[in-house]
Amino acid sequence: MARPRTFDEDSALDAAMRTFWEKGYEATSTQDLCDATGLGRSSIYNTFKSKHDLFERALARYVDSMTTAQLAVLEDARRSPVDRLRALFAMVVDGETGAERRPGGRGPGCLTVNTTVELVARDPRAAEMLDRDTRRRLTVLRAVIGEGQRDGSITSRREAGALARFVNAAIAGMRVSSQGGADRAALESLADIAMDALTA
Amino acid sequence: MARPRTFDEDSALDAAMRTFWEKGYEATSTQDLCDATGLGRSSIYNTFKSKHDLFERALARYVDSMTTAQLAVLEDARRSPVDRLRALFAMVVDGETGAERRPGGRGPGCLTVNTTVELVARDPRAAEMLDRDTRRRLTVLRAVIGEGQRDGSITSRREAGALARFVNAAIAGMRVSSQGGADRAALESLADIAMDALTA
DNA sequence: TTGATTATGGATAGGTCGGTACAAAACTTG
DNA sequence: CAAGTTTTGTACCGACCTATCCATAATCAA
Repeated sequence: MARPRTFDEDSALDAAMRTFWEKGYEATSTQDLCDATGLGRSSIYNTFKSKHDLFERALARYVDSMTTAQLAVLEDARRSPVDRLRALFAMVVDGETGAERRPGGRGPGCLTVNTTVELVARDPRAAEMLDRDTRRRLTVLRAVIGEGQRDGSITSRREAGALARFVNAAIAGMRVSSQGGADRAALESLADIAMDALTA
Repeated sequence: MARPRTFDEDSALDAAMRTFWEKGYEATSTQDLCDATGLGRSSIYNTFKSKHDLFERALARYVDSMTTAQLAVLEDARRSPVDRLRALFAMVVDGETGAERRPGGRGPGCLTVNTTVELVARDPRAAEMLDRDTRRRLTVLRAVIGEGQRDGSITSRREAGALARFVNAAIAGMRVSSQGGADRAALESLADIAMDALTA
C-alpha cells in the first residue's frame, strides 16, 4: 500500500534503550538517539511520538525482558527455593559484570534502578511502569520464599513479603555498588551475605 | 576594601544542593539554581566557576556532612557495635522518611546514590569524591564490625570487610527502595533483615 | 503506468542551555 | 569626599535542545 520501513522497530528500541541506559534520560539528546539507531529524525518522530514516548517504550521493553528472564529462573521447579534465589543473584552478578550486554543481562547498572533514581519523582508514567514491574517480581519472590519457609530452608523469623522486599533491595544495592566500582568478587560476596539473612 | 556579598555562600550551596538532589544534575538548569539560591547569574558565576563547579562543591558539602554524622554514630563508644549499626540504619530510615530535610538527614533518595547512578560513569571528579567517601565509611564500618566479631555479637563466618560492604550496599538498597515508594515500616524491615545477616 | 500512501532526508523553527560582557551600585580605605 | 575594588542586575552570545515542515523517494494496489 505504501513505502515500507527500512529498519526494524525492535532493533531501534534496543539501540535507544542502550543509549538511555548508558547516559540517562536527560543526558540523552534526540541526536544521540539518531546516531544510536542509525535513523533520521523524521523516522524517529514518525515512529514514536516524542523522545519521552520512545523512552517509555524502551523502558517497557527493558523491564519486561529483564523481569521475564529473572522470573524464569525463580519459577524453575527443578531447583530448590534456595537454589533459585542463588541463581537469581548469580544472574544479577553476571549482568553487572558481563561483557555482552543484551536485555536480561545488562552491563554495569540497570535501567530500572537508573530510572527509579533519575525520573520516578518527576515522571508518573515511568513510576507506574516500574511499580508494576516491582510488584510482578515481588509476587514471585514471595512465593519462592514461602515455599522455602515451608520446607525449612528459609527462615521463618521474618514474613515472606518482607524477605521478598529485602531480596529486591539487596539486588538494587548490588547494582549501585557495581556502578560504584565493586568487582565480581565483591558482588558475589554481597549476594552470599544477603543469602545468609534468608537462611539464618 | 570593596563591596561585600549580600548572601551567605554556604546557604547558597545548601540551596543548590537541594536542587541537584531533587532534580538531578542534568535536569537542573542554571536558572533553577538562580531561583533556588535567590542569586543572580552574575553572583553565581562570580562565586563559582561553572555549574559543574557549583555541583562539585555542593556534593562535597553533602557527602562530608552526611558521612560525618554517620561516623559520629558509628564511633560512639558508649554503645555496643551492634547497637551502633542499628543506630546507623535508623538514621538512614529517618533520613528517607523524615519531614525535615537538612544535611545529614535528607528526604527520599540521597545525593550520593543519585550521583553514583547518574554521573559516576561520565564524571571522573564526582566518581573520585564518592569513592573517597565510600572508603571513609567502609573503614569505620569495618572497625565496628571487627569489634563486634571479637566480642561475638557479629558473625565471623564472613570477613569484616565484606560485611562492611554489605552494610553499605544494604543502605543503598534501602534508599533506592525508598524512592521506589517503600514506607517507613518497609524500610525498618529491610534494616532488620540486613542486621540478621550480620548477627547470624 | 498511475494514483494513493508512507518513509526518508534536510532545513528550520522557537526556545532554552551554560556562560559572558558591561555598566551601575555599594562598600572599604585613605 | 574620592579612589579603588568587588558585587550585582541586565542584556546578550552562540550552541544545542526537542520537534516540525516539506519536498522527494519508494512502495503497493489497481
